[in-house]
Amino acid sequence: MGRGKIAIQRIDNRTNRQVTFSKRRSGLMKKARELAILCDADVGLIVFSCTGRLYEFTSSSMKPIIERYQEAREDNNCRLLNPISEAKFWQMEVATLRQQVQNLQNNNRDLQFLQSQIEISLQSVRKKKEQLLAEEIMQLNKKGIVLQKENVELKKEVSIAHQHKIELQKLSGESTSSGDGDRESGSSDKVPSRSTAHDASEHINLSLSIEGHPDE
Amino acid sequence: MGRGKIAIQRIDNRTNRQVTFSKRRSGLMKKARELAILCDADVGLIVFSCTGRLYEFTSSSMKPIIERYQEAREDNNCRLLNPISEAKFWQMEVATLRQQVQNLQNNNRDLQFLQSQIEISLQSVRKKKEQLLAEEIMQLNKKGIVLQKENVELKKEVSIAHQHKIELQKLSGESTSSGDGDRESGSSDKVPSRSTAHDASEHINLSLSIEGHPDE
DNA sequence: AACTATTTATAAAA
DNA sequence: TTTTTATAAATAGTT
Repeated sequence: MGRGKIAIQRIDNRTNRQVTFSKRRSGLMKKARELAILCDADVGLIVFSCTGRLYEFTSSSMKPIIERYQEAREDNNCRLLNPISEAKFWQMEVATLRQQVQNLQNNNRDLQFLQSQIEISLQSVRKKKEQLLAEEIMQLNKKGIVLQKENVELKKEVSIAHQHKIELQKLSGESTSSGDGDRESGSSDKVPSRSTAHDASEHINLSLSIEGHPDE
Repeated sequence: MGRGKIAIQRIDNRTNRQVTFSKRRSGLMKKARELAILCDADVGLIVFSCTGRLYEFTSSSMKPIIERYQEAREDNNCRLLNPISEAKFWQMEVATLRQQVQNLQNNNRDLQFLQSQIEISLQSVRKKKEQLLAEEIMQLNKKGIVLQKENVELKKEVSIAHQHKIELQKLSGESTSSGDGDRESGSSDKVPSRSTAHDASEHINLSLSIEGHPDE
């Protein structure tokens, strides 16, 4: 296809060869592209000129095509120990470690979240418990107050009984022994000295101090 | 070049596409070979048909061409340096990431230790608090018992006073109204019906149930 | 790089 | 499929 036919063999003339390379290279690329488009094919074309220059065409991307090629040809076995595969090895190692870092960071985050959750739930449990204890103390204080009231009533009865005795002694006109009277008054004095309303207020203060969480 | 011109776009007709693929593929291969021979170039051509079939042409051997290509294209990303220093770069990256992993693992371990420490100290604080509350309850129970004892003593005094009155009435020889006697006995019956030793034991039971941590 | 005579590739038909 | 054939496209040699 040209002014004359040429034999398919290396072109000796340097300039001529260079020109032909340029022309045929672009023609090849064009045809590669047309094949890919017309026939929905995946094409990869690599050309190194005799001077070492690289020219390439790909319908998609060269890397996947090469990988697909190697997979299809199943010759991706004995590639260890060349200079490129060493770099690849370390690259893989980096990817693995990056994943590990990611996982550990997630783990850390989860642990911290768990910790805060523990503290929150512990606080609610603690509050419930304190409430229950406060109620117990309240109950006990109430019972104390009831008992004190009873004491007060009993004291009244004692003094009423005492009064009765005096009145009866007056009515009988008889003078009773002062020793008996002293014993009675001594016993009645002893009663108010023990439990009074003061004790009840003391208990209430205690239960309040507990509600304030002085220890936590 | 043919009976008619065609637009460069995917051929819809399946058969037509297949035929064109076959023809153009062989044409492309031929031209690739001619370029390699005429111009002393190194050519690699990979073609995957849309059905997944692999066709290839190489002027020499595909593996060296691919390796030469990858070297020339700086592999995938950053090989602006020589292949040895790229390996060194990734090695450094690995060292950095290893350190990061180490740090994160330490952090994790410390966090877990801290968590257990928190739980331990919380438990001791909780025990101390429970002890204090138990003491409070004990104190309240003691006070209740003291009050009950007082009640008992007061009741005794009341009954003694009552007896005194009866004795005095006997001594005076005077017959008192039965109504008075009934009133006194009624008041003395009322006292023991309220607080007894039974209440005290109830309080002790309460404090015991708190020490058993029923809520945690 | 542009031209063009000629070869080559190939679309459509068989 | 492959072959045929009319025609489009590529390109060797020229300028």
